[in-house]
Amino acid sequence: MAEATIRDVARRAQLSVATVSRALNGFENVSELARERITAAVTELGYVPHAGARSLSLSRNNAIGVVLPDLHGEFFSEIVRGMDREASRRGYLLLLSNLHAGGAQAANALRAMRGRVDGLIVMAPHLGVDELSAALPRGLPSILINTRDGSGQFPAIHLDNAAGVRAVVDHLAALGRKRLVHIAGPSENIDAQEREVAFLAAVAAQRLHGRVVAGDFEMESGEAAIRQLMTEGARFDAVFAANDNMAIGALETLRAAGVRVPEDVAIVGFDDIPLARHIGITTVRVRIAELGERALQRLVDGLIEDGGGDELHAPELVIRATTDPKANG
Amino acid sequence: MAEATIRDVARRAQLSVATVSRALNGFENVSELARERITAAVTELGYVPHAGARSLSLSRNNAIGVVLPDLHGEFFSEIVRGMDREASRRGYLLLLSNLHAGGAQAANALRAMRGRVDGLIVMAPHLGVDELSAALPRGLPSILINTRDGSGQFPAIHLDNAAGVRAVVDHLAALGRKRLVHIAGPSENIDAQEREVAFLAAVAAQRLHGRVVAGDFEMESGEAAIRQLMTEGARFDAVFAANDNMAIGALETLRAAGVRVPEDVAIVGFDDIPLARHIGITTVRVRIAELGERALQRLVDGLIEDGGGDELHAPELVIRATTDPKANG
DNA sequence: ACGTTCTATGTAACCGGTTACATGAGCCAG
DNA sequence: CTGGCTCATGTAACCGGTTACATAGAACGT
Repeated sequence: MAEATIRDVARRAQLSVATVSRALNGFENVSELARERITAAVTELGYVPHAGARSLSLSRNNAIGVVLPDLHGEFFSEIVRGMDREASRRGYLLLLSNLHAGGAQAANALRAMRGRVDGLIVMAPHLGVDELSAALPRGLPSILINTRDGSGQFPAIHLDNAAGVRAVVDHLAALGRKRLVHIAGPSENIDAQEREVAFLAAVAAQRLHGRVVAGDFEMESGEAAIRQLMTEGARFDAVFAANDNMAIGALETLRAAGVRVPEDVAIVGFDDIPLARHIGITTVRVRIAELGERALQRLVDGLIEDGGGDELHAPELVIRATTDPKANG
Repeated sequence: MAEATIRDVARRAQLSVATVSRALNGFENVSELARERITAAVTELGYVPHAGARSLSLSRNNAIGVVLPDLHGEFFSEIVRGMDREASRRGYLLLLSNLHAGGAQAANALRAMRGRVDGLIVMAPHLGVDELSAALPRGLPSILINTRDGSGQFPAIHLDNAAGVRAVVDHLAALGRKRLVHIAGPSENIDAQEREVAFLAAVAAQRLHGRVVAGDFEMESGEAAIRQLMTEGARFDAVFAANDNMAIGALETLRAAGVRVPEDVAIVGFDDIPLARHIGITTVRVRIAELGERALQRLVDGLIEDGGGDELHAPELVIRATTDPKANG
């Protein structure tokens, strides 16, 4: 037995498909009698409308495509959660496609969205804007997240790394710290790049001494960075890691070496992962879920009035015990 | 300018839509000349096939619907990652729908999938099988994850909590531990329930002393549980927490009180979150991504040969420093 | 009584693909 | 030269909804 269609319902209710369609979509001009016969037929047949067919005839899918690169746990789940929250609020579904491979593979993934979704949220840090605009189906509204797009060709949302970094450096300067160390993230990561550049700029602006050491966003690289600095006998009174993981590694290594935090050395991270809160690390809170939420919001709103331009998503400094001895927990 | 359709391409290439369709789908019986004219027209018009229309006429979507409850970070991202990995391998997309609210809301979410996807992966711990089968569109292949379904009405995959717990208790017994404490998870959580029940059964089987204290999967509840036990002056030589978070809380609290781990008290968690590995906590590794991968696999394979029945996904004991003093880190 | 308006319903075209079947050209054997 | 075969191509129906337009019957005013 194949699935019941609207024509089956119409036949059973002894009405036309038009009337059935109108009844199911809550139009006014349907008699009470017809309505009853239709509801009866629907339940008897177990009829469920075919969303695909509906989309085709309405040219509207009530779905948003989400194209993400392979990204690590928390960021992924948080950004999707944010999108989902806003999507379900507005009655949209999310069509997910992870971009493992690059090149033609990526282009295909984007094309496969045509005719299934009303808009696209794309996060493709390793794709250039020219490649993107070549691969994106024409006329499919798209918004970019954390993707470099100087051209302003697409609406975009970025994390405002510079603002976050400035807040950190200003905070450290206000505490009287003079010699700052930045443990950078992986060099191919765009956020890591921006944080490093912003660090150097902010340090210069505050006329402090700044130094950058390499890291890779993993906890171990934070430990390694500190061990290296101590072996060198480097002097510093503050460490600003490009993410919380490395800040935790740095904290443990310093404490293990008998350095007092924050008295001798202040430590700041980035991201505000749950563990940072638990340990009490001063950090920059990135509301990732909000980023996703906002992207979906702008996209769906933009389906009506096309708003271009970039938007910066400001993070927020959270002061805890690794810079402020009075902070609790 | 509206989107180009296959008819536009046909007109431009001076051929019929049938020929264009055949050429685009790689049929043999298309002349070289036609093929060239079509490729030219396609690039000139920037034509991208309309996946929705294609699905309608093929009655095939190349998409799988994923319906999940609100679940916390790691579990969500891992399970989706696993599904996505397998999906993109097989050329499927994932249509995501989070089940925030229950009742009619949930039923609608399931219905909205009809005609968009070829199958459904459902994780709905708070929905009964009867509600589910009422809400699920008839004829849409579905597989259940971690959902109680005594009826065997749907194919299902469960995490084998009992096996994991038995491995833990056997391990502790082999180490000579006699008095075990289980810090349970939230009582409405099905995995937490199963772990608690299995703990009591395993302890009885090994003729050990077992006690259960309440927890809620958060780190703080692990700390609280231990504090309470110590206040009471309870005696125990092993703590088995229903997840790693609580195990970490327990570990910190015990160490802070000067109790030696593992010499005085052994500690075991569940899940194997990254932090557990870093700290060196003995735990039960749940390959969540594999669970998702397997669900998608079975679903897609089952689209051909309908295989019902339950499947248990076995976890694996990972022995680390909180039970074995010789284990490194 | 009649024309007008209103309302519920029906008919059929359309969304953008796929494909069964029809057609006509080219080729070869007899 | 003709019948039969192969093969590229075209025509039109179909997937399952929506909806512009047509229509019939009821209600209403004069």
